[in-house]
Amino acid sequence: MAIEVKSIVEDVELVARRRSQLVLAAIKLFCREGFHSTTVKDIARVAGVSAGLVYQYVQDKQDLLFLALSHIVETNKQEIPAALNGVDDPILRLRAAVEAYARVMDANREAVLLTYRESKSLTPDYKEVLKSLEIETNKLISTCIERCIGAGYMRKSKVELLTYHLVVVSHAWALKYWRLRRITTLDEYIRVNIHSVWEHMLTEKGLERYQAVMKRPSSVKRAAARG
Amino acid sequence: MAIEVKSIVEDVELVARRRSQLVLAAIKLFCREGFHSTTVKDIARVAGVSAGLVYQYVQDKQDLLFLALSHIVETNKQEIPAALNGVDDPILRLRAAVEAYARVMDANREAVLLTYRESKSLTPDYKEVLKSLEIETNKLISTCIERCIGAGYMRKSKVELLTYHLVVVSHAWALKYWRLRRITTLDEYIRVNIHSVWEHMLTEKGLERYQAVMKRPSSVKRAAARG
DNA sequence: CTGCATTGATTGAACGTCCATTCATGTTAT
DNA sequence: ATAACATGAATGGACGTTCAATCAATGCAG
Repeated sequence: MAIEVKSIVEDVELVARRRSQLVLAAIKLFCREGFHSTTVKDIARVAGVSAGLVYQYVQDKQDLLFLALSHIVETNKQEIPAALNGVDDPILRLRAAVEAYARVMDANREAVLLTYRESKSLTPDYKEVLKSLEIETNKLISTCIERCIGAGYMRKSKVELLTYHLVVVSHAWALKYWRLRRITTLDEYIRVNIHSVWEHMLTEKGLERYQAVMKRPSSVKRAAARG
Repeated sequence: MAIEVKSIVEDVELVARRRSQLVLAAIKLFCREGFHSTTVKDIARVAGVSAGLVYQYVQDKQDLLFLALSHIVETNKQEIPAALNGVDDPILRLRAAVEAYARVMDANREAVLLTYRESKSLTPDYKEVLKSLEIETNKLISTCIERCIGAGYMRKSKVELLTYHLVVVSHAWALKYWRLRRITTLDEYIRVNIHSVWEHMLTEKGLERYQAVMKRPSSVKRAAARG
């Protein structure tokens, strides 16, 4: 995986700081205007630096897109584990994981849209990196599903396929927000469209366990944050 | 809705023919290269006309994008009703509708990707038209769901919400094809990820009816075509 | 402590390319 | 001959990228 964005400046800390400025500006503008309509000068201006400086920290405009998209995916990936802290029961963990995932997607709706819109504009190398990142993030949910199956709470099935089902329905909340917000709320959406997807895979044993364990009300809500 | 793409040439038939050439070329190129990386000259060349001629039939490059995207959505919309011909039972109709929808998305995967990628590049007016078209297409499925509820086969629920669930999971087959094709087939995907979404909304009466009526094997397959 | 030199970061004007759009001109059908 | 259709070279503006010049910080000699 020797895919690294090259920079002329050596100082590691400075590179990190500058890139952070640039990436935050880039995400803001790419979300608003799209990749192609955003100029490098715009990004530089919003980041508070000169146009020329950008090219000390990335090789070209594409690098900025890659840094922006991976920042988004990486951030999402880091939000999930926090929601699982202290949740031991397999079913509750799965529940917490998919709920956290959905809430992170809601908190970053613009960013979700951006990844769907602009991934295509990346070079194949960068695209592969992002795909790997997505698969890794999905593993956070897959693992929860596997534990449910292992405990006999859930019927055996293709775990990654079920995971993708959950993931894309969460994405859809962001992708179709323009319409969904007219007909439902996030809470209802999570209940009706997301939880139902895995709940109906529960075994009888799982269902009993679920109902028992759900009597203690979940404290896992509003655990989403901006990236 | 007085939103019409303007053309200098008057002859209605000629406009239709030329635009058809242009739109087919545009879709091909937009899918391959994206909207911004495709030049008007490219489109003209693939359509077999000169660059200047394009501007006799549309006002600018954006018009081509709008024509391309609406052609895609319009075509999809027309594929579904064909699959419903001669299917009377409400449950079988719904089943046929979602299956047809999914197969049309599969047959036009590139086009689905294109609409998600480039809708943002449209002017607000055009965006609204496309959104209306999407909602109209969804009604084809909504209507089937309503009939199932009306017949007591399906539990009452927010119909448009269920419809969106079915629609976005079908879109997801195209959007995530790069990964899904490694872990499943279209047939399995339809069975596991799409039908399951509405099947578990069936009432007991609906379930009985479903099982009874499914003994005669469905002939609705491979009804998908290119747009 | 001070003046000078070196290094690396930063600037922004300038460059060159690309591309949507136009228009003077050519062609065809009636 | 005229009007409608078609061509493709020319235009003009936009934007990614470069680079000569400037600035700041650090080191070093006297």
